[in-house]
Amino acid sequence: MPLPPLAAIRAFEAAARHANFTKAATELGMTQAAVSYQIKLLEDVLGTPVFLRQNRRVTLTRAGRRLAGPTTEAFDLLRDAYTAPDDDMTLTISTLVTLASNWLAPRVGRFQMAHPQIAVRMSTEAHSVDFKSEEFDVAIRYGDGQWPGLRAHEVMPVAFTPMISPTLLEQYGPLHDPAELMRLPFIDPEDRNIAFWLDEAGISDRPAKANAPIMIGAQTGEAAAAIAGHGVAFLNPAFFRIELETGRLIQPFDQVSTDGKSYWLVYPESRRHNLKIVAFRKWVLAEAVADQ
Amino acid sequence: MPLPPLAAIRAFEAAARHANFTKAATELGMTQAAVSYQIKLLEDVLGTPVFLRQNRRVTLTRAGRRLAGPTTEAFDLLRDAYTAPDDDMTLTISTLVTLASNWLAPRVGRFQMAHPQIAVRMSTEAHSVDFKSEEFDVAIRYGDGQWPGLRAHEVMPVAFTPMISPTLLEQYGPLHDPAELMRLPFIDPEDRNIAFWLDEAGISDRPAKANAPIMIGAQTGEAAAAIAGHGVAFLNPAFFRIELETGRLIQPFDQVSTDGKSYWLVYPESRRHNLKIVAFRKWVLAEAVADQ
DNA sequence: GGCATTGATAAACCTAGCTTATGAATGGAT
DNA sequence: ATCCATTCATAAGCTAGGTTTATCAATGCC
Repeated sequence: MPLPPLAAIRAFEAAARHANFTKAATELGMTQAAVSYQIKLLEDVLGTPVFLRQNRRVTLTRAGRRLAGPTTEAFDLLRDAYTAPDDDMTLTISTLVTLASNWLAPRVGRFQMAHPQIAVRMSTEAHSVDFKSEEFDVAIRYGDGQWPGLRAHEVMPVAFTPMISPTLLEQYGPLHDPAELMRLPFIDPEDRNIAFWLDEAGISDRPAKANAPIMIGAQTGEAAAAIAGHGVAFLNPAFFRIELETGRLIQPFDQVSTDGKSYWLVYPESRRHNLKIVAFRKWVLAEAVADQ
Repeated sequence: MPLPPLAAIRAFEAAARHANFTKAATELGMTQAAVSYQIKLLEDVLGTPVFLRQNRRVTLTRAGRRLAGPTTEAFDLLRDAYTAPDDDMTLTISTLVTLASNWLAPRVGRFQMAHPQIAVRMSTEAHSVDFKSEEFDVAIRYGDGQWPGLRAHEVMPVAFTPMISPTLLEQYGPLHDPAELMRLPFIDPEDRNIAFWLDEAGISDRPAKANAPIMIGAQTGEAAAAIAGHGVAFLNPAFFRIELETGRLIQPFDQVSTDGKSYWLVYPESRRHNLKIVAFRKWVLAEAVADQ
């Protein structure tokens, strides 16, 4: 046995509460005629009147009284549930491991300081998160910023420049010309970014590197290897500011190259007004700007 | 802050319960596309997804889980309230005093025997009850059966025939011809029904009765006066079967006249399928037939 | 006695919400 | 491995449900 039309039930609920069709209509943002119609419809469906029409006033019948209680209770539940502010103040971020460990993680504490009510849950994902099937508020992606259905904000370009340890620099003598770099071992010779940098530096003579890659993919690992003096790592200077400032890593050349791609903050277009997301977006972009 | 569209909430409730849009659609008697549309609409309104779309299955998001509980609870309340059998098993009858006291009251016990779950509340009203402003299930009315919006079943014609006590008959000698009736005192000479009977009997010579009416209107009172031997009362033989059978009243002539009107069982057209009303209608009409 | 207010009703209109049709993805059976 | 069944998404198009507008009847109130 199906429920009567919900519009009729809603009209009844308001009318019962006010004992007045006109006031109910005002509350519901419709006309008195519409309420009258809906109540009549409900009575037709139920097969029994729910209101007695007395002079300029309406009174619940017994059947009406029986229904009014549970109905109002039900709508109270719905109103409570659907009008409650979004109290889920957990911001879930899907990040790329490199950006997360070298840039975001050290800074995210400041975001929490600024927004103490927002808890942050960071998750580093190997694959590109699909907002439709996984529950993330925002993600950091690598690419060109074109993802249909998603809004993307550029956080920073994917940049890199050779870095070595002071020990290694001492060992191979001062580097004045980028070409001299080729004498040094590369930590991950197969790193595709290297070509971008060498191209931009105008180095065409590229003898194959003998050494097997020490670390693949994880920039943090490459950095550690570089610090240990194992060779040249092509790293994002924005990620290793501290190491550069403390001298644990040395950036021999000013030239910083990119592969044309960037890191992007992305989230579903439809959630662009979500408070948590707005707050995080503003914070991230400000951090990125301040970083340059 | 208004609720999201109720259709969307309902679709969500079913979908959340089944964790499956197709099953929800089946339950709601609509297509899967409609459920999909409503869920999407809800998510648009809320500004947050309520389901994660995973391969061939859907899962509630945190927001969805937060809403699903209260929503199902609310709909359970509504379903309980609106699909509960009409447990108001009190049949409220508005009757005319004459029919009530002389015919209905003595018989209504049998109705209750036949329908033990139905309580009967009879009320004798001076005015014709308005179903729109007063809470009655059925009424007995006097008239021609034409009341807009009401369904009317003829219970019995308004019939009358002269009745006297045995004492009075003895006193005035045997009555062979209706014209002889005019010698007797009439208990209520102003009773408008008398003319109908006399017309039908072909009596045109009608000397004015000297006696003031003893009782007006209440047939029971007239009957009591007649039994006491105070004169002729024009009464409905159906109402005084016992008195006639026991000889306390005598019906001198077979002729029974009517004023062209009847007693009718009436109730709102819209409630013609109500269980209580159907039961009572069947019973009353069967009683009336058995009575003839 | 006139006015303000309430609910009922008829007519006309419009869009919310449905169906139909189709596609994409994939889990499971053979 | 392949095919099929099943799931949800989406676009297009239609229809009736629900709304507004306009008006009436009734009556409580000043």
